[in-house]
Parts: sequence; structure tokens; C-alpha cells
Amino acid sequence: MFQPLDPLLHSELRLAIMSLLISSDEAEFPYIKEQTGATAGNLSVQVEKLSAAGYITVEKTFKGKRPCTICRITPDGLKAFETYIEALKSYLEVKTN
Amino acid sequence: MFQPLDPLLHSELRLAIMSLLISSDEAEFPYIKEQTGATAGNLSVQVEKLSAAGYITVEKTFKGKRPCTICRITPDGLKAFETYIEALKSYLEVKTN
DNA sequence: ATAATTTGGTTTATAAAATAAACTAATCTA
DNA sequence: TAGATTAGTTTATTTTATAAACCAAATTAT
Repeated sequence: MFQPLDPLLHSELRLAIMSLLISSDEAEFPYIKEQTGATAGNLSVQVEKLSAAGYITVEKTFKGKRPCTICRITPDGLKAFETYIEALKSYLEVKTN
Repeated sequence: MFQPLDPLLHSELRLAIMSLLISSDEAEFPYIKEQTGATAGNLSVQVEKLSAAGYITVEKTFKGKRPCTICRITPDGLKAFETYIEALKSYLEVKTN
């Protein structure tokens, strides 16, 4: 009937992060922060969770002299996102039986 | 960019309850319990939250001698559900800009 | 008849999650 | 060189989800 919703993706901020990374393939921490309106602390925690799950990679590099954290979606992350959307449909479609 | 997701609906169980009520317009507590696979306790709590928000009504009646709790969606609930789906789309569509 | 079981829940306690506040460290600017 | 800004992380707090424990009535078995 209802397919389970991946709890890692069923979160407003983490879903927004994944959505951004699907669209832009790679994004810097401050950009994600600006686009999502999240606080840096919250974003840091959620990025770490997605990274720990293998849904995104986090590269810590430099942009000139300043630190620069770049996030990218992984194939696993893309797969999980697609599965999540499919699962969501089981909640959104009107059942006829 | 991203539209906020009504936290009352952005919950696996509450979303399932709302989904059932949209499809069947009216449903008994044990039926919802069976369809969602939720425990009675969890279901009771989430039904109460939806009821407190005015998204559903809860009628406590009897079926023969046994108590019977009937849930129905309200116009407000339907509206909120539709708004939630629209908001979700802002996370699921691939952005081109 | 009464003891055990089932039905239909509610209340309460616990575990997990989201979020913000506080903090660190380096760089830029006045 | 003092203050402000950037780029985050860590930690504490609040909120939420969930299950366990509980209650009451009805049904079934002994």
C-alpha cells in the first residue's frame, strides 16, 4: 500500500540539499546555505548525515586562501532520491480500490 | 526557491492517514491502523494532531456495542494536502537555472 | 459464573531527529 | 592591530516520532 519513505531523505533540509545537487551536480557550502536558507550549523549537520550515508561526497578544498567545501551527489544518492520519489507517489496518488 | 513543507503533513504516518482519507473520504481507526501498519498508540497520537489542526474530524460513535472511531478529512485538510503536494514539487523538479 | 482473550483505543515514557546557539579559526578591513 | 566577516564545527536544546504500558468494555472459553 504505502511504500516506506527513506528517513534520510524525508527531511525538508536534506531533501533541499539533494534537490540542489541533482540540479547543479556540484555546489559549495555557502551556496547551499543561501539557497536553502538554513543556518550553517544545521546545514553542517545535515550535510554530514548525507555524506555518512554515501548519498553525497564532501570535498574540503580551498578557493584562494579561503576554505571551500564542495558537495556532490553520488550514484547511490541519485538512486535513493529516485526511489524516494517513487515511494512518495504511493502517498499522493488517489487510490481507486 | 524551495517552498516550506507543512510539518504536520511532512510525516510518513500522517501523510498516509491523509492519503487514505482523501481516497476513501471516511475511514475507521482499525482500518487506518491496518492500512498504515502503525501501532494503535502512534496512530492515536497522529490522528489527534491532525484533528487538533483541523485537517480531519474524529467522530467517536458505536458499531453495535463496540466503540468506533471514524475519521474524515476536512476542506482545510484537503487544501493543506494540495498545498503540500505543490510545495513538494519545488524539491522534486530539476531546476534549469 | 468467571477467567482469559480480544478489541479499541489513550496516556505516558523513551528514542531519535531537527535546529539553533555557541564556539573555533582564519582572513579581510578600517 | 582591533573589529568584522567568512566558513564552517560542535554541542546543547527543543521538538517529534514511536512504542510500551495501560484502561475499559466486550467476547469467548472453562
